[in-house]
Amino acid sequence: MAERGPPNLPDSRAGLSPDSPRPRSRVLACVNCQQRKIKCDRKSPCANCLKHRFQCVPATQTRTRKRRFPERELLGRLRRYEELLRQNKIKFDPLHKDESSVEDDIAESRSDTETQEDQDESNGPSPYRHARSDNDHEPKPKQPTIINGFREATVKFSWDQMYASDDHIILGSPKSSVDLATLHPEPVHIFKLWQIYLEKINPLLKIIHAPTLQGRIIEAAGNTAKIEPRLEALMFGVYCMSIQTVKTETFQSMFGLSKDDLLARYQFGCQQALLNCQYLRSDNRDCLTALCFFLYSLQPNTNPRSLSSILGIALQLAQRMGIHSESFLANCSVFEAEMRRRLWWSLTVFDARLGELSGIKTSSLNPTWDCKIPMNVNDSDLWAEMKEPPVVQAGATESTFIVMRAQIADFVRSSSFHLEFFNPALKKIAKKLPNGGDVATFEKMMEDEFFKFCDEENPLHFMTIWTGRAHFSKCYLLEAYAKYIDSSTPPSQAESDALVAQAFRMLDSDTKIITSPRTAGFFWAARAYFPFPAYFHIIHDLKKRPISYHSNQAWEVMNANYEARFTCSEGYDYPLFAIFSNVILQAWEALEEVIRRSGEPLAPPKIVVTIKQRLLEMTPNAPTPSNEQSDGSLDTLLDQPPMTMPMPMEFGMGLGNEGFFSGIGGQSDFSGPDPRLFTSMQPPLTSDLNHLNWMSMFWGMRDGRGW
DNA sequence: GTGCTCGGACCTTCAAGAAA
DNA sequence: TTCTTGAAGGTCCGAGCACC
Repeated sequence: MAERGPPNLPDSRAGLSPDSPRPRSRVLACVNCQQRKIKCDRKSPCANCLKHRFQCVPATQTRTRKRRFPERELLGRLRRYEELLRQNKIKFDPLHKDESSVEDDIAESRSDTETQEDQDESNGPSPYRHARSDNDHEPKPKQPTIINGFREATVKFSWDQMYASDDHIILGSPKSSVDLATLHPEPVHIFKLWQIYLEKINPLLKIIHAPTLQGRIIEAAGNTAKIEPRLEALMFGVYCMSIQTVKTETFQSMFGLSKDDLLARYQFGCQQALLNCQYLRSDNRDCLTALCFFLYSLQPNTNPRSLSSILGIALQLAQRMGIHSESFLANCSVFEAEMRRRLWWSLTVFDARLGELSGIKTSSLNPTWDCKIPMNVNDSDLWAEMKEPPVVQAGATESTFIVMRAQIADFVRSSSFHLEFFNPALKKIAKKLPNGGDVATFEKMMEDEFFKFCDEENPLHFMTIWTGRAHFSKCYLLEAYAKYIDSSTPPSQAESDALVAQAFRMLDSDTKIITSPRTAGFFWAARAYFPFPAYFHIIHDLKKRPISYHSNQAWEVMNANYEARFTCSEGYDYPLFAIFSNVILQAWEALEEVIRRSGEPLAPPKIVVTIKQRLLEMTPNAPTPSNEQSDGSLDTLLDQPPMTMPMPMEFGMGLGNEGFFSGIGGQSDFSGPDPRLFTSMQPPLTSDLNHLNWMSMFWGMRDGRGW
């Protein structure tokens, strides 16, 4: 072989004097050149990709260096193999003589097996390895015995034999005529989608271990005909998730097909791959993660109630695997337990969100389980063979966002204001929160111990800080509603002002996230949280006090948020947009009425002008029930009292009952143009919380097609 | 002749242990 | 704390092959 010249690296030692500042990171050969094993000039795009008109995907250093194989693990492995030889009555010269405790050895060998298998998995399957049992990762009993293990395995095996194929009961039958390999994108697009996943999805979910999965994907991309089913399901899941984050207008040029077509193809692929790995009976984390991706990808185009039902199945699968329980997780390897915790928190937070969207009064976000909060560590601190948990970091890490999210969710699931709405009986078993679950105390703790380490210049940290603060504001509002819901004493003026300030902050935080170029990549997540509680609180306050010292600020804050959210929307759901708009217009009319009496001139704020304009544009063509019941004109629409407007059942159901905000900040002392609005919304409160249902729908309103 | 694949030599990086 | 070692990971040359 010819002598190789100096490596063509920008940070090549040859080109650096000892005093030269060390470059921050190596520029790696692009994915395409790496794969083809050819020289890459490391430009973007590189000469090879330019020449062949490939999409040049820069490689990232996400693979972490493996620890050296410690000797004790080698001995452990040897012990295991000796045990296997003994079990099979094969003569050999043992290194480990006479085992004193068979059970100890079995336990150890099981642990070693798990480690080894995890390692195998992290190394990536050579194109196709035997489909391993779905119970690979199943936590083992703490004191396993051969008999117990055998019985368990036998029973499971028997069930599997009796009911060979029943996975079609939810996702339909597998289509044997479809070759899944043909549904995969070109390798270069696989890497592009993976890159998008790493940049835009992974930081906010962290339910896969990127360094591990990257190796597996690179290997699988080379031969899509022979991908192990669970990895295949994961890969399709990654495609589905990544596609959602690409703007429709740029999609065609990037992938050559329409976004909808490609999404449908990959969702179908994911569905088929899930069927291939028997997802309903599988206890495998990859399989559950793929199902989770599949469900996330359905969210923008699926009725939340339908999605919530299917997510219920995923949660049931998760609980069967024991990923919600620390006693189960104690039997997993450190790595596996941590990945399972991340997955569980992701599922519960997703479930809670869908619950809000669909008005379901049960939530998996409750104190009945004890899964710990994910550790604040980087992915490089985790590896499959690790025996000891990593050191949890005090500062910001790659997991900052998911840890923040889990911290808040953990607080909420034990807080009385949350349980009051969802299941007051669970208050008895909720853990005691600092200072009685006071939101302000919790927020201060999070600011001191968490946010102060974040740097707003960093997109993930920016997202963490402002998502966190928006959630705190929502907690303040909920806390107040819980406090005053049965109280005959309304909140004081100061308390009312403080609540309005929280609503402002919630909208401000949301506006920051939506408009900041730093978080543009995270828009897919931000759009799922329309800050309706804030809008509704502000509007209610404006109806009561059309002219107050903060009314100008209220319109400004709403203007800014409305503009941020609706100028970047790809479409509107007409009935829900109409309802939202109507509520805004009612508040405006209240102010208009007061000003008109004083004879002063009044120019409508931009949000009002835009809404009227939009409604006018949408009404003639809108295929909604309103067209069937009215002439569809804007005047007719706006003349209708909001609660007589055609609307989905969920909206109607609480409105004839009780209004969520009744009882807060005084009674019906406002003088809006249409008293029917708030008279229908403000009957006296009772202890019946059904009125929360419709509020929970508003809670979930979001822009875009699904709100 | 051109272009592609991929084995494997060579190079860089960095964890881990030894030495100071 | 610094130095040394050596394994893991990254680069890309060039042999071998297919195709026109």
